[in-house]
Amino acid sequence: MPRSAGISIGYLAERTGLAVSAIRYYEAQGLVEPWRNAGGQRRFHRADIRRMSFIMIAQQFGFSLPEIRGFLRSLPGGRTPTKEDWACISDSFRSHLDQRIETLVKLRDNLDGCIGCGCLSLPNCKLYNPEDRAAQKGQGPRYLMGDRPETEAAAENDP
Amino acid sequence: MPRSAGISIGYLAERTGLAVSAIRYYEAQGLVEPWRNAGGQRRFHRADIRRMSFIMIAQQFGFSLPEIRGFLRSLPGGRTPTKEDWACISDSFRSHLDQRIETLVKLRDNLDGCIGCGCLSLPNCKLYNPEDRAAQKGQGPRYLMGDRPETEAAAENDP
DNA sequence: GTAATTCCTAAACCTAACTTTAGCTCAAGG
DNA sequence: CCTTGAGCTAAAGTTAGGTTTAGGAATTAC
Repeated sequence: MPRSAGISIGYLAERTGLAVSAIRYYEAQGLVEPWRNAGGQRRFHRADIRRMSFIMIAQQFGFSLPEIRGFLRSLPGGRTPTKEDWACISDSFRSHLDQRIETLVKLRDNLDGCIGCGCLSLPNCKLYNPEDRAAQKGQGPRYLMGDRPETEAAAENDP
Repeated sequence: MPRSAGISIGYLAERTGLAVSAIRYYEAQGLVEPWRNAGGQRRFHRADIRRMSFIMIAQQFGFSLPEIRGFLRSLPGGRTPTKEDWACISDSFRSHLDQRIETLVKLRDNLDGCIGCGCLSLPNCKLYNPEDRAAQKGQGPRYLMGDRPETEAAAENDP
């Protein structure tokens, strides 16, 4: 087997722990581009083992396949990615990751200061509109953790 | 409207920003238990506004509905939850959360020390089997980021 | 009292990320 | 040459977390 022959989907699956069907799915999603041999079977680069592994790790971090495809686009097209290529992609990856962690920590701290202290009803609850879940839609005040501030929340003019 | 009459699903939706269909779905998942009025329509406690908000926040933190149901089970059944009840549930919630953040940070640090430095091929890569994605299945060595340690990874006895 | 909302259920549909199935073809071993 | 395992495609199924639709019934507003 000449080294240019590439590896089969089964071998790639075995080496990465992925299911064969998952790899085919990733191809359909544009995450990897095998070529075909004479008989129409997929052949992968050895470097695709690393590529698959990167996909699996990125997924653990909660990135979607389209996002991961974005990361992978920065890899060189024509040649096998070098350590430096991966280090570079890893930078972009890590900054997304830092942001994600920061968001989680911020949310946790708000939790400490909001649910933890029992102030759930406060209209200025920071958990009310964290990051992107805006919506809001007008409609008068809706206090995130519910009810009116401290008015017994009962016999008012409920719409 | 007597205060024991409860609130309608539409009002609950308006106050929380949830879709009516989402609230019905949460009921089906056992996250809230409204009663019915004479005409068969759902009636909710005012405290369910807070309950729904808790669900929304927990989802932002990445918890699944079954997990959230677990958190909510610790709330008292017969009476309206107090600040203390929420503070208590929040403790359990926060410890799960801390663990989740810790995992993410650990993964990020491994990324720094593994992808970042270009050592992707190392057989002792810590990203190989982080937390629960074990599987492994025997089958001989599979190095997470692929390839053999540093043997040019070529003309060996590829199965 | 009637019109407009709101609510009801059941079932179908939706996206993401895959897996399973069915029916065939290709490749490797004896 | 023949069998067996690995691969192929297309389509359907799966889980989570919902939304949409269809066809009624209950409430509310005037």
